[in-house]
Amino acid sequence: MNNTDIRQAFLNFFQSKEHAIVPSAPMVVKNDPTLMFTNAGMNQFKDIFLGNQEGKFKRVADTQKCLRVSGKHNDLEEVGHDTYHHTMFEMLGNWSFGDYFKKEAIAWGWELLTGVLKIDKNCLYVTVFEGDDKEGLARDNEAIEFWKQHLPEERILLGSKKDNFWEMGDTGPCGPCSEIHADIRSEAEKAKIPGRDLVNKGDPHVIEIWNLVFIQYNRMAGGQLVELPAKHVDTGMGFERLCMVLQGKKSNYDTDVFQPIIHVIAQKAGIKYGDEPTTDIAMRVIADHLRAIAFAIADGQLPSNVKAGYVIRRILRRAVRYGYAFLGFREPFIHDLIPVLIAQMGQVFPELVAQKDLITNVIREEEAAFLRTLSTGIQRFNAYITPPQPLPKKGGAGVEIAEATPTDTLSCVTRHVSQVIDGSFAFELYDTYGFPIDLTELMAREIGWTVDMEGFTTGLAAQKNRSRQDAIVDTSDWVTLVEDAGMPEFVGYDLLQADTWITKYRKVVSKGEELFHFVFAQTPFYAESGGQVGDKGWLISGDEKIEIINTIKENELIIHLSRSLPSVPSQKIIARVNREIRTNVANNHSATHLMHAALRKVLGTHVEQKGSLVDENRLRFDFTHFAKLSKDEIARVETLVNEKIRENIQLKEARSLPIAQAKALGAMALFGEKYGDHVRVITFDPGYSVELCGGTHVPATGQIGQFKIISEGAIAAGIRRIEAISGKKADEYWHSRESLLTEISDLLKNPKDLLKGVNNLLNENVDLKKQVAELDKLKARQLKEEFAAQVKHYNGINFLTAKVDLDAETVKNLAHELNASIPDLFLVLATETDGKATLTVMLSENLVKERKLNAADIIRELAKEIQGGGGGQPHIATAGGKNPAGIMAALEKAKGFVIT
RNA sequence: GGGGGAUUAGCUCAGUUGGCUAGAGCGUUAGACUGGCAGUCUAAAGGUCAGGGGUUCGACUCCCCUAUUCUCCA
Repeated sequence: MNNTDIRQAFLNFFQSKEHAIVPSAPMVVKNDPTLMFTNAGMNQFKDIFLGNQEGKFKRVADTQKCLRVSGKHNDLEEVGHDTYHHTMFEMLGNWSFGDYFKKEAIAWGWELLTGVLKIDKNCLYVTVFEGDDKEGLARDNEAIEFWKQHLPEERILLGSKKDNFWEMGDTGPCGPCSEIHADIRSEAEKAKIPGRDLVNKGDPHVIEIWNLVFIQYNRMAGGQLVELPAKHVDTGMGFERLCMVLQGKKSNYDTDVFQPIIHVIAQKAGIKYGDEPTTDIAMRVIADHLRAIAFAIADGQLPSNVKAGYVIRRILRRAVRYGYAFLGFREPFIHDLIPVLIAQMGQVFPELVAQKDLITNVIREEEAAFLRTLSTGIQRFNAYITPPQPLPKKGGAGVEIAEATPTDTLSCVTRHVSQVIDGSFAFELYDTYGFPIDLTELMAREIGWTVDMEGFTTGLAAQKNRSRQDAIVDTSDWVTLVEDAGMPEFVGYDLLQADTWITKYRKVVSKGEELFHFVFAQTPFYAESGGQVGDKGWLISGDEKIEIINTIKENELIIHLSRSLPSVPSQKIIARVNREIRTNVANNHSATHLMHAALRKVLGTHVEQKGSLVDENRLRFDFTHFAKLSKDEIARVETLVNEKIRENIQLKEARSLPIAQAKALGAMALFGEKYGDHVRVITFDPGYSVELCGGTHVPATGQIGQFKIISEGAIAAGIRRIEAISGKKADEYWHSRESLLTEISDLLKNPKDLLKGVNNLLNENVDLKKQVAELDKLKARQLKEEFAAQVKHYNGINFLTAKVDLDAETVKNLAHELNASIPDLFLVLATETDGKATLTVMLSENLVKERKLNAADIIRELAKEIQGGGGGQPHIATAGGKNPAGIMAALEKAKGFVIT
């Protein structure tokens, strides 16, 4: 059976058991502060388990794209070294929401594996929760009884709370679970050690393939468990592992899920898979990571240097690193694997096909960027291991002593003998320059050096500690004022003010700042989402008016942020949104829709939204497009948007439209966005802009006033960013441009043709510059002649002192020019500005060499006369002082250095 | 969100306890050589040293702030 058939068999089986087959949720999670990526099949049903939401179906099954790289399940550094862990994997799952329970879950699980997929019953073991005295939980005898109907008792094993009791978090729904394990060892091995002794012992060939969770308790904040009225089933089966078992392989990577990819990698590297453990690991790492990165990008998560984007970047870099270190790749290579990945998975996951170009370009660009980072690191590494060259003679006495001192020689030798890369240097390479520590080790080993790993680890620990200290957020428990309030109702599409009450609140302390989170029974406040910022406004409780500084979402819960708490939290309140801010935000949001449509009209329908930020000042829009927008294209977009504004198109809002109907209207949906069955559709002219959107909009486009693009640029390969303004901000923009123009025109005495006026000015300027340069030359010649006449000759030295009235830069230039025209020059120039005196001493090179004169020494002596200090180089030095009266004395004193 | 680094000519980058009239390579322009092209040689133009403030006789260099960007951690 190939992998496509296996996946389909699972879905068909549960469909036959009256399950609704739902699509995979995006891998990238939004609106859940505890989670960056989907890490289990149940994530998209979290609100149902938490009781926040009713499920639409009682029975559901799907295959879910999952990514496990951060947080509790952090396998990243292990992936590739073993044969069954992955970053990105598919989780096959079936769910019952208050419908069937243990009996059916167990029976169907067994029927699918042994009846439909024909796995040898004798290879399978199951585990059951053994109970826990501390929790007062009994053994899951129910499950045992059901299992006994399918397999002999000696293959039903008991497991501890750690392995067989599943909890979502510190609080919330939980319950015992039953795992199905498969023993895929050879008959000879099975004869030596019975499989039951290896279950949950880390043997790569006796592995868990399916976990059936029976959710029957709710863990309260105090730690006690309460029986749930509605019991649920939540199962998850690792698709790649199932393929391994069914295809009779010993490694997930030997299945047809990975082999085609590994084959291409091996071909490109010119190394056979199976030749050597290190190169095998590298190929597995690349094959695994390729999938994770490609799916993440398809779901709209681009590599970046923060948060989820940074996790993706790190995965990609790990793949590049392995390819670089073990397979000899020196050029971007991962993006070349996209076609084979698409051939593999494109049919099941059409988002890969649709975004092929973007995925390829983004990966290529990231690879190239990282290879540059590596080459910088290699340079720094080489500079570090190369002993410093002996210093050329500097003229100081210190050098001679150093050359003769045995200790110095010794230290030089020590450095070579010790051959240790300092831990702090290795950490600096890693931390500041992004150079991976394992590459530092590898390169050190190649030249017979070692790395002080202890020092490196110390540095890393200190860094982690700093970050952790900073990120500490102390969240208190919710204080519930109204029990069973359910989800708050959002009324902000129609109202900006509502009479309501606080259902619960809590205190959150972060970095010494104390904030309060409120949940209202109903609220006009829009919570930050879909790129639109959260509403600001006020909570009015009796005589108190408390400022709401932001509104955010946790999953579907709308939370209002404030710096203080009303004195009587339980009384009725008025929730009032700041109207002015909301209006500006709505202007920008509707303008974004108009611009999105305009971009597709002007540039083509390949334009897809990749990110959006809308606040009261501006709008920012990232979209797919492969070239810089020309001035003309920008102008056309602006013109089109402004035309649509003037048409004053009425907003058509459909609050709850079946998604199929919305798509039929041509509504633009985003990859990586999770939509329910019913969606909100925002239309400005059915023939122009139809989008799925939860944000707040203008009643008619005329309110936007006007629209202006402020900047356009690239943010990643194939992604452009536009920033624009609308309404009042656009007014302000044009006003400032106009006043600039008026000022320029005023400066030029309001010429008839301003452009011509500026051109004339520029041409005139060029001519005048030429004339000035000529005059300067002439003046310099005259000045030099003048000074030459004043030169006094002592002992073969041309001695010249003068007080001049010039700025510092000109004095320096004059000194250099005189030096160039008068040989054997000893020059002292003095100036006086703002009650301060400045001296400059210039000596010809040959005077410095032959007569051992030093301008820096001389100037220090002269500076005493003007009560100041200074210094410089042997041939030119400057000094400043606060006593201009001493200038003449200083010039007189200079003679003393020539007449000896 | 926190730490570290970077920002110098159109591009890629040097600039070593603060003092060399800020340099190199590529590119640009002009001239010469060549029958033409490719090219070679010579010369020139091109810099608010990211922006602002401070310390100093003197700041590309040291300190502070801001912006942009890279990188590590959370």
